[in-house]
Amino acid sequence: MVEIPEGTALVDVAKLLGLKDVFMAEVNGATVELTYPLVENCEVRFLDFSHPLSQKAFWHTASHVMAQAVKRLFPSVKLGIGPAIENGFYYDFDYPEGFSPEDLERIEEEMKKIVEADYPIIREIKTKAEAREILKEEPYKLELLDEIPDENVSFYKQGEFVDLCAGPHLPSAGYVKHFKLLSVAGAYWRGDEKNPMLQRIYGTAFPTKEALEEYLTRIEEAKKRDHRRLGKELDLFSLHEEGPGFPFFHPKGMIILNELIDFWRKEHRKAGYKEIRTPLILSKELWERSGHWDHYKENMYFTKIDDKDYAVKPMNCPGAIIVFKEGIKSYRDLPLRLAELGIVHRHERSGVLHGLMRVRSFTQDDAHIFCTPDQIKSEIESIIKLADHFYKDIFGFDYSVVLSTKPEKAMGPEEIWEKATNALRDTLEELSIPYSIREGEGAFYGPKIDFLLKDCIGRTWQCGTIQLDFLIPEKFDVTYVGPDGERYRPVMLHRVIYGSLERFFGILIEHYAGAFPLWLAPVQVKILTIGEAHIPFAKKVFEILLQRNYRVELDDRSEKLGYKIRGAQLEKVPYMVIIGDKEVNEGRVSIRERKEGDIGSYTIEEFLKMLEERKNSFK
RNA sequence: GCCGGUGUAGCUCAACAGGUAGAGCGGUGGAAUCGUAAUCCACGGGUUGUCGGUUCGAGUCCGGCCACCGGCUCCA
Repeated sequence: MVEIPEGTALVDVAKLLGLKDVFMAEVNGATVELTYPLVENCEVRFLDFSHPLSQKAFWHTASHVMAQAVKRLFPSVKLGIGPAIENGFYYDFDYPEGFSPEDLERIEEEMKKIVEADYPIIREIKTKAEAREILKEEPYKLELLDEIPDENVSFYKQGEFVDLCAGPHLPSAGYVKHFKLLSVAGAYWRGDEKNPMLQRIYGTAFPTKEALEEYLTRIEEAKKRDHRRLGKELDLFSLHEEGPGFPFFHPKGMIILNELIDFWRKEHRKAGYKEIRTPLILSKELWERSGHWDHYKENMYFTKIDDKDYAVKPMNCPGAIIVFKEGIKSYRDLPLRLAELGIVHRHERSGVLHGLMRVRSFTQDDAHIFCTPDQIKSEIESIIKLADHFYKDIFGFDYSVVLSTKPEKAMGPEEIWEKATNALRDTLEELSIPYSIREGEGAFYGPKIDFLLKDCIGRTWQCGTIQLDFLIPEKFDVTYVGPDGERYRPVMLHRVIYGSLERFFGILIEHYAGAFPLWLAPVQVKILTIGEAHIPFAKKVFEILLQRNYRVELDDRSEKLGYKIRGAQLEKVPYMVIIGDKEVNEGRVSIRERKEGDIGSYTIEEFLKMLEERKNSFK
């Protein structure tokens, strides 16, 4: 209990209490800015930078400081929006000339002056009429203003700079001492490509120099585990001008892909799936019938065979339907789970390609589950469990779940969509899985549950998805015979776990920073000899490991041990076997583990056991 | 597709302000036979992304195209 005169600004209260690292506060449970005055008998909780609200206010204020600097240097710019985002902020400016990297430096210099001046940040409430007058030179702000329902709006003012803004903010510009502008990029006004393109400047800021530097080095570290860089360094795959968006997989990359596939097949067999394979190219009529022609043709590649039109498949579903329709299916056959490692091609716009994460040709670990309506929930549940087993147990990913609803260019009636969406939502609720909703992001034939994984710099990528489809079975008149001998319409679930093997591989490279667990490592064991005399024994060990089906290499070059170790270490080989006089004499092997270093000497049997256990642990 | 940036040897990067490309690593050959992250010496290797323009002369300046990078839009 502290007694402080009523009306003292919270920022001064914090000062009196000797609190630093304070940016926002909660007064009687409600979050407020530090400029708020103390009211009678209140309970105040100050929020330090670790609190998301503090960060938000901090970065938001930083964005205003930047906007002020930009306005000073480039008076002709029109302001867009300038929010706090994850790890920083941006501000959009209409400035057709575009900002150069040198401009960013100048803007940073100007920002320093603003921070130095430590302008107090003052919140002012204006009527809409007043606001319109203030913003008469800011067309984008006026557009935003028109959409605010309230009669009064808030402005934030620092020095000569005023911005329409809901806040919250820090008490003054001087808080934002340690900042860095990171990049410029084009961004459509309100995210719509029909609108003009604005110039977006990204930046970040922290309360201390150390925190800023730590963040910047973290970005640098993350870049080192970028899958494109590691893919090249570790000789896993390559990308070429000759086929933009069509990756080439090298022998070492293929080992990993094949391990992923082997594992996938085993798990799916256990989960009651049957595997099929359908053609890459199918007639155009098929795609017209499925709805892809109407809803997806911009993404498809077409070709002609003997004057007839064909399409390269962008999805595997029509193929699976054709297989299902072979012969009459009984209710006893359901749920029928047809899995397919299907290679699909999709035309992606040139600017969106991104290593293995976003390509034009990829392998989906697809499956189409044909079931009765009352089997939907249990099927979805088992897919979710299977996905969770892959992500969490095997690879150790954190992931988030999103429910995507009916898009604008959807086919089929509203009721069907509602029914399907409810089925997905109910299952998520019943399993009490936390999820968010993305309105209008569903597939054109049905709503979906998506599983999102993060790459090394925090971008999220959709991997798994479960899509509930009442429509395509209808289009193809798919039926099964019920217990009563009548024909019924099955429901179809489209689902993937890895999503795309290419993308999943990319994410795995970053997740493991290239140091793959033993079961995936392209080279699992490398045998290093010390001198020429040790080669015969090394070859024996090599042969034993090879016979046990390990991916083993022998480095018998006449190089120093340190040199060979360094090489193997850079290749991120999980185990090195070192063979010198001691090992040859004792008939044992000395083991160096990738992370642990020298772990001592073992008999070959002991080492094999160690490998076996490690392999089976997926670690 | 749009905005901005980048493109020199296999990789990482040099080449002042236009004056006909250079280093380290890797590779190859040789010497050294060595105990837990780089032994030494030698040798190869580039139509400077591509097409065109300016110029006596272009890696360097200008333009078109391609690819890549960061975003936007769009999606596994």
